[in-house]
Amino acid sequence: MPELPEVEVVRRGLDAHVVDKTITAVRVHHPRAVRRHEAGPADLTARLLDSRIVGTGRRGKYLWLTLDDGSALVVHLGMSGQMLLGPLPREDHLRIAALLDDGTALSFVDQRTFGGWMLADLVTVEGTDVPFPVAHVARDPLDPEFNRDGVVTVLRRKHSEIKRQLLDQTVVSGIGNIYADEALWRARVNGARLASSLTRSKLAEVLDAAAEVMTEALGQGGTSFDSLYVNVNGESGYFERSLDAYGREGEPCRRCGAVMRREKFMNRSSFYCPKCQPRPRVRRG
DNA sequence: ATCACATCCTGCGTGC
DNA sequence: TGCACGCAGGATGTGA
Repeated sequence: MPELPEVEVVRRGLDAHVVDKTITAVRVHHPRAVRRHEAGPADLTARLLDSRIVGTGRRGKYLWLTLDDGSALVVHLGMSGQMLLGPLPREDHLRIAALLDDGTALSFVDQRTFGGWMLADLVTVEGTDVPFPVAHVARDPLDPEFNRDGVVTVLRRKHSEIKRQLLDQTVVSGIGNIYADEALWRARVNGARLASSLTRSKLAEVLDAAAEVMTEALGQGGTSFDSLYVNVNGESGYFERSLDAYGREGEPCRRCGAVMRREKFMNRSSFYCPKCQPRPRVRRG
């Protein structure tokens, strides 16, 4: 499931291979993959044709290719999206294909079709240029201008559980269900705690832990749990072996040995150590 | 305004 | 054997 580290791995791969290439043909194979491009598939293909890719960018789980006309091709991988470079893949789930002037194909393959491509103009938000559809997304913990203490202030102000806020991309971006559980485990905080009940230093610890675990994952090429996530070179990540919380129900906590639990939260699974990360006494106090 | 939840989608694993 | 169902979850739209 691509979260920030996986998306960054894809961006780096694209940056190394597609910058200065020109798009010579585009075909949309599934309209759902371009549903966020409101002008429609024909507009997207027409505008991409003969565009030169001049750079890449990312914020949170969004990545984009900047084009020579000043616009950006925004990509969200959703749950299962892949950006593949090479020969045109013979794939049931090929959604969009672009040919580049060096003869390679840049393909978007996405089994569950939660992801997609769209074209958008850049806008300046707090001194940084991002595509319009990304303007509402907060800076991520690996952004050099990430303001950790500012995020702590936002977290404490809201009447909402800490995990819910970690997953809110308008508060802090790039964190999904897996890295949220990992960060909370490292900081010894139960995700059901109201953020307003935690000290500023504890919240800072949670955010630092999120940055750490994502940096480590990035160093190892991103996390992958099945064959759905493959990086730009078609290589799976392997960080899953390093996970301390996610997916470890019934296994001993690597810190204290207590049996790890799994609980439903926000219609998702949350994994935590009942001893290191005790549940709040009063729920939704 | 703020918060919470259903919804989208497909493949896989499980149980009857 | 085959079918039905639950589960995975990022982002968004809607309802409270």
